[in-house]
Amino acid sequence: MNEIIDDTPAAISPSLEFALRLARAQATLVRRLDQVLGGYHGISFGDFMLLHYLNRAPGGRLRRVDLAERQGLTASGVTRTLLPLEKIGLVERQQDPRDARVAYAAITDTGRELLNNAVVVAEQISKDLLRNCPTAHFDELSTALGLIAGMNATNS
Amino acid sequence: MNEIIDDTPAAISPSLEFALRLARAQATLVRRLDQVLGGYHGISFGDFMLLHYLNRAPGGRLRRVDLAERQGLTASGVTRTLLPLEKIGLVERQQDPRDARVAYAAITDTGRELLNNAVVVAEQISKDLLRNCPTAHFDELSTALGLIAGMNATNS
DNA sequence: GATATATACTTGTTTACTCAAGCATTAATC
DNA sequence: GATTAATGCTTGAGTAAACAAGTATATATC
Repeated sequence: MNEIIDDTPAAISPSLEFALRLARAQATLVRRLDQVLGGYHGISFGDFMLLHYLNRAPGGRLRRVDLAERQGLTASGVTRTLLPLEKIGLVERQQDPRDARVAYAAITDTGRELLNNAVVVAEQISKDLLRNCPTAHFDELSTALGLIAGMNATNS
Repeated sequence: MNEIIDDTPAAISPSLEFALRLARAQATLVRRLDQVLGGYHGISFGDFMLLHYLNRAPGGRLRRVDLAERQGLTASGVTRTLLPLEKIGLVERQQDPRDARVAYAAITDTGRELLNNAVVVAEQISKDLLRNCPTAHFDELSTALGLIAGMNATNS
């Protein structure tokens, strides 16, 4: 009697497969955006996101803690990311008159200008990366990613 | 005449919004999986993915170049990631008799055993992270991520 | 079949992050 | 209102990655 040996590993769950693909998709996306944004504007995709979050926030500023949450970084990571951006004048430091602990990061006019140019490039690349994706339930997909990120009304 | 001043920044394109959410979702996902896998099995999510890709590959092994592609790392990143895994015996180095340049990374029995246990944990966490997501077009969403990652039949 | 080019991998150096610890300020508790 | 706890941020030390450069082997070209 011959035995049929199947050494194919057991298939993993759809959820885990999703997680693996998410990680891989993000890697290619960030690599591509880093490269292009770096080439054209001298900033990383992380810097770009940071400027975008500031720009979108009321008053063009956010506490470092809130930036960290949006960026998926630790507080110390934010401190260090901001240093060069402050140095080249894209972001400035602001105090809170009510609470001496907080140090806002605020986008400057220079920062806005650069951001507006960078957005054009970033949108092109994003669009290109998604060119093969079915557009049918795109917004649903986008919402799902927001949910995974723990996004809600208060931290858009 | 009163003017209504709208300093709300222009909305960004759906594609770019998608990219931003993808980055953020990945950050929370990796953080969570790193934490749990590290606690239970002493490996990072990156290590876990690496073992999984090896396990899934024919013969339980891959060239370092191919691992890099799957992991979204550079070749040097792979070399250094593998060192501790080889040291603790989860992965072993193999040669190619046909091509002396290539050094395969192959999963060991110990590695498989650890992976099988880690998969259970990783699946739980993934499932939990996706608990709020609409399940309607889940597979479509997963496929889309695969497309972004540049996945095709030859590099599953 | 010699020379040029490409591929697979490793190593030195730098950068960007984390974690742990610390300081300053505010809020809570008694 | 003094003490304890929590919050916001920074700094020192360690780590994981990238990039650039180098070695070794294989393939292509002439």
